[in-house]
Amino acid sequence: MTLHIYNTLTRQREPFETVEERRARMYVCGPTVYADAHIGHAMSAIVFDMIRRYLEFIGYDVTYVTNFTDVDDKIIVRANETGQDPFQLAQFYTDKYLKHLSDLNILAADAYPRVTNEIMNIIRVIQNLGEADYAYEMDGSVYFRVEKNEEYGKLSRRKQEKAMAGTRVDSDERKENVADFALWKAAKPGEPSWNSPWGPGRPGWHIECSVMCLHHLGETIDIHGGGNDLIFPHHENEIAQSESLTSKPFARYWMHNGMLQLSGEKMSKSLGNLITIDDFLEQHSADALRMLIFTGHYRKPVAYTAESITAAERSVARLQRGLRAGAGTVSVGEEVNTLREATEAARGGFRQAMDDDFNTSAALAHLFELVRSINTARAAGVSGPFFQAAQETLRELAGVLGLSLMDASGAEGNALAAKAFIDLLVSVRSDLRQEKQWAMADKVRDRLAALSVLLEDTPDGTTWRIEDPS
RNA sequence: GGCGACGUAGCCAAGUGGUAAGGCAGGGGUCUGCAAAACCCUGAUCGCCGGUUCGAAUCCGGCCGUCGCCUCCA
Repeated sequence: MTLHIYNTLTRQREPFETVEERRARMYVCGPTVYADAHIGHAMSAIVFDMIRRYLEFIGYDVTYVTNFTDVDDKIIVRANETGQDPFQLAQFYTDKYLKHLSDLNILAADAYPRVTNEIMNIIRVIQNLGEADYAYEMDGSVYFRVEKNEEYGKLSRRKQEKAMAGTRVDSDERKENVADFALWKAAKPGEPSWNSPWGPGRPGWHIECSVMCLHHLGETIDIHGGGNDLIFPHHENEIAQSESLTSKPFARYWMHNGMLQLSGEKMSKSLGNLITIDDFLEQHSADALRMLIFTGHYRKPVAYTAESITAAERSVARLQRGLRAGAGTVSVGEEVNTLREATEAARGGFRQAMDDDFNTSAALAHLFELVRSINTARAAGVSGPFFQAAQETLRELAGVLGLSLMDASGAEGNALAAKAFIDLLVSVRSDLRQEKQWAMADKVRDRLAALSVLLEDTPDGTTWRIEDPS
């Protein structure tokens, strides 16, 4: 089976065929940097990171570009409110977002274009659209002439309706058609602006992505991604601009992730129901968020609740425990063969699931089955090359989903100031157990547990880990 | 109002014609000094109604409910 991808443009699952063989060009819409990003933004970044990782896993050379909108109404408004320079404000949140991407284990993009670095390209494209009669100027602003593009609406399946005129914020603008959207906005006093053939101004929102794609990835890209809230108007307008200009398909596959929901609604700044990435990472691991998202399908909404994130954390812990070392000496025999078969089955099943429009939920099911096989083998005393190969497969396939499976307790434990004291207590307790002083030994264990230090006695000694009580 | 998505066990969730993956939680066991971890066993006929079919969670129609877009938004 080959990879099939659901294409929003055709509303169908299609075999994945790139413009250039073995090479995939991806563009994913990034954030407007005017405030702290929330885990809804993170979901989109994580989903497309997974897609990128899988494409690389199956042999594609991926060129991945994601942008920053660093000049825009919201940034200007925010800067005015706080008395900051809008460029500094945007830079601050851009840097912060880049840090978040890294903290969330998202692979670096090949380019992170920003609007403010693309102004000349943007002006040139708008000029070209004007020459082709797709754009017109009005009081120093330039608008895209929607009527001129016959295919307008093909992505969102929306007819060119004028019915919504009354609800439009900009209905007082003297546009030819209310559906026309700004390519270039004339500067108002005090706003950041650049000189252009139409006077000082700045780019409209949609044109930047068209230009950046063209500039960094070419006239036809393979995958264009973003949240499904961008389908209209943003992506619809991108298509109109790009295809009017080049007469070529803009993107072969339009992919959209579902929304992360908090208390039954889309997490968003405007609704105020959000959890910032900062806040999330203080409480939970990046793996936990991935697990929560990949338990379902990327196109479906995900409900974020205390219960769902806790369940996700425990699921991650189960995968991690599959990586615990084998203690036995059995390296050949029936148990080993069973493990080998399970490893192959997991690898094949994982791939088949992912080939089906990135069915991460089914893919994860195969990882959990592999964990069970590893645990069974470990209990049977299996170790050696095939045991390691099974664990390596688990680690590799989890890695395709961007799950690090880092034993957080170990890493944290080593950095923990209390580590020496905990080790001491554990050591004392081991002595007590030697002398069968069960009451005292249990007291130590219970008291540590109350402090979120959980002990496990194994044949090889006692281990401990930090885990918040649920 | 227009366009679109969804409704599967206590919770999350996969599954697009042939009698329901996986995870979390729960119950019963094995192991353990006791626990923990691990392993084994244990649960749903798929929102409701009607239709197509030898056969439907899966196709069609209606109803109810939830969510998204139509304005900035990952």
